[in-house]
Amino acid sequence: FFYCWSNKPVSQQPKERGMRFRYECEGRSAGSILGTSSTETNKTQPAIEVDALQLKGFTETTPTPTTPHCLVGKDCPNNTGICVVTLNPHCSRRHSYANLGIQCVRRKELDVSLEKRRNLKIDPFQSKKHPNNGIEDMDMNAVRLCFQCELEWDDGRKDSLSPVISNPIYDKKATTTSQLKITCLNLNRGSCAGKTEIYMLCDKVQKDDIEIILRRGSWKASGEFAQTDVHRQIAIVFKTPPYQDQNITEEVEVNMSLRRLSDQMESEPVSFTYLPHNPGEMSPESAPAAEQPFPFPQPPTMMSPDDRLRAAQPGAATSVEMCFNEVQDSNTDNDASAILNELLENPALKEIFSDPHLTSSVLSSFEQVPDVSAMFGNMDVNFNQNPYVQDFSHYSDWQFNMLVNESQTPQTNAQDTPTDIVHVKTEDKL
DNA sequence: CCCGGGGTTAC
DNA sequence: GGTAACCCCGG
Repeated sequence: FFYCWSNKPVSQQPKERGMRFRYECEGRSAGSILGTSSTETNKTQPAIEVDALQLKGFTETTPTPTTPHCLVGKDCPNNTGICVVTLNPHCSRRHSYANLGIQCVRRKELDVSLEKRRNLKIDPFQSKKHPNNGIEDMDMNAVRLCFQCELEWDDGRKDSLSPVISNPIYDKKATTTSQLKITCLNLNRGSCAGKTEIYMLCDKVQKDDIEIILRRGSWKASGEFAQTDVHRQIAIVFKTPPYQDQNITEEVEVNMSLRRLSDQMESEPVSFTYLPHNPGEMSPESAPAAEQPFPFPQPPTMMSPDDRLRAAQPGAATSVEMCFNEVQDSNTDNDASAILNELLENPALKEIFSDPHLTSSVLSSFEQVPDVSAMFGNMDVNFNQNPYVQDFSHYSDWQFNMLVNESQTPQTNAQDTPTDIVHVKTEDKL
């Protein structure tokens, strides 16, 4: 066996959404990538840790093609597009990246940028590049951070650690991946018979990639609308589905959210109330309009901020652990894991490896996320039947992350501290 | 002046 | 009609 130091899985993942990529021409700093656990009051940054004892060759990082975009900000030398820091492991083996921004390049500068980055040797996976369907359809709206670390020992010897790739970061301005948000409904109550026409204002959506979901408990139904009912990407006119129970005697509150088909991403829910049939009411078929029509000056029907607050569900996301790098071969996973686990538990070995005299520099750059453009047609087939194929380029990011989650090994988390917990979205029905 | 974020223009 | 690229308001 051959042991070496290794990058740990990304110690704090970058926040997936909420950051806007900036063009160079915007002439300004490009903002700051936050960590997943960042909050309004307590900002955190993406971080990497060089710490765990691992078996070299045990795992392999999933190759991803490089991106033309650049990292700018603290510790990013001009025109390099990468961030370089030097750590003294005696002080800290963990590094948080503050003030890192993403500066995007224009499509027509894509080639030039890639070439430039090749010359800077920031394509750690060059040897096993994705069979990318050409750079024409390269997804410019998502990147991953790539951490590369080089250890420098006292005697001058150097070791390169396997690159580690973060979760994707999505450009906030891109409609294909942005956070979904329901801004306002003209009505938030309607008959349990359904067919209530509702005007929803929302952040930009794609008309062919959006649905409206109503839920309560295990009940779920979709709002009815056609693509033509999506107005200029920011409003949807739809009809409510009937509630599961047509015999309710009291009002029933359900959650309504937007869901993107391509990545299953959902908005925060807002509440909608189903009303029981009035005694003596006409049949729902013949009386779909117990509700008011839509004359615009009609403030009371808009949702109040209170309603929105109540509708928001802070518990919707859960914490899970994940290590992102490594793991391609499901067969050797468990064996190797067991061995590694043993090693990690062995105090003597720990001692040996816990205090090397070395400095290490961590170099961070971007990798492009696997190609998301080609995913729909065949995703079910490929994804379900063969989760361990080597070519990840056909997977969307959420599929890709699921893959990694599925095949990750628990023991790499053995020594994790709470700071290693990353938040990822959980989907009810994947 | 910085920066988040909306708006506008060009394709 | 929709995105890419750029512009600029206002806190």
